[in-house]
Amino acid sequence: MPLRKPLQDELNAFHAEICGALADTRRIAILYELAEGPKAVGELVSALDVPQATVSRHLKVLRERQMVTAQRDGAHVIYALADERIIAALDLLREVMRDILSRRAALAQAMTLEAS
Amino acid sequence: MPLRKPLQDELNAFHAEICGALADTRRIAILYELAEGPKAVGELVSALDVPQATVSRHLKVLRERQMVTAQRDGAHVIYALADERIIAALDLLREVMRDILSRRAALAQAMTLEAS
DNA sequence: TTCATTTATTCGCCTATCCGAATATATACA
DNA sequence: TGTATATATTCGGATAGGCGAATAAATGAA
Repeated sequence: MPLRKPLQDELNAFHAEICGALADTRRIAILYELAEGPKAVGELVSALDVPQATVSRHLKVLRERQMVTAQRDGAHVIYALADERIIAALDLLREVMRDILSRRAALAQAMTLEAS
Repeated sequence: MPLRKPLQDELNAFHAEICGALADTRRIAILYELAEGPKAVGELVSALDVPQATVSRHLKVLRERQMVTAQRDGAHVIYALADERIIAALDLLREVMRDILSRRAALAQAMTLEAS
């Protein structure tokens, strides 16, 4: 039985919010860094070579959507992935991406051949 | 061996583009509609109850990112999912979403009890 | 308390993206 | 050709989201 439409819309809106958190180059990099294990903000900053304020702002986005957890440890704050399935989903999309890229490469190849 | 950083950044940017296509309520609804099978634009319009121009614009975004395919059939254009794994990824994120929502519900519950 | 370190937030500015409305294009058929 | 149907695009305005720079807040140690 399908959901009532307004409810379905609301779920989709939340779903879009989750996806929106993934729709940024730096946040993707952060999530993959955290996939290796919990890290302090400073570690992320040096690993990604991005300004500290920028990393903090992105972490806030991920935190608000509960995709990462934050735990203070003295002067440091340790961030961790809240759910491994986020990485699983990203990996799945990376596979799709790879196929899209190889289709494009094949097309470029065909065009090159045709032109010669 | 890790990828060279600029290359990694470029991959992440593409990855973010793919995720960006998923970061919209209506596009999510469209993708789930197409998960049931190929559909013409008009069918999507009536299924989703969204203006035709809006559906077309969103389809364009999905088409450009090669997440759906379009095939003209007379006056109609039939759209289809380009890759089932897109739905798999969305489903995975929906599971994460469900857990986030239930954590929130539990928190709300706890706050209610404490207040009484 | 004062200073150093680590992290978070705020302020403009700029760009991207969404929408509704209107319009354009493509096809089928008389 | 002319008309109806199906789909796509464009325009202008509103909103969201990104960034750099500056600043604030939290903690630890002298």
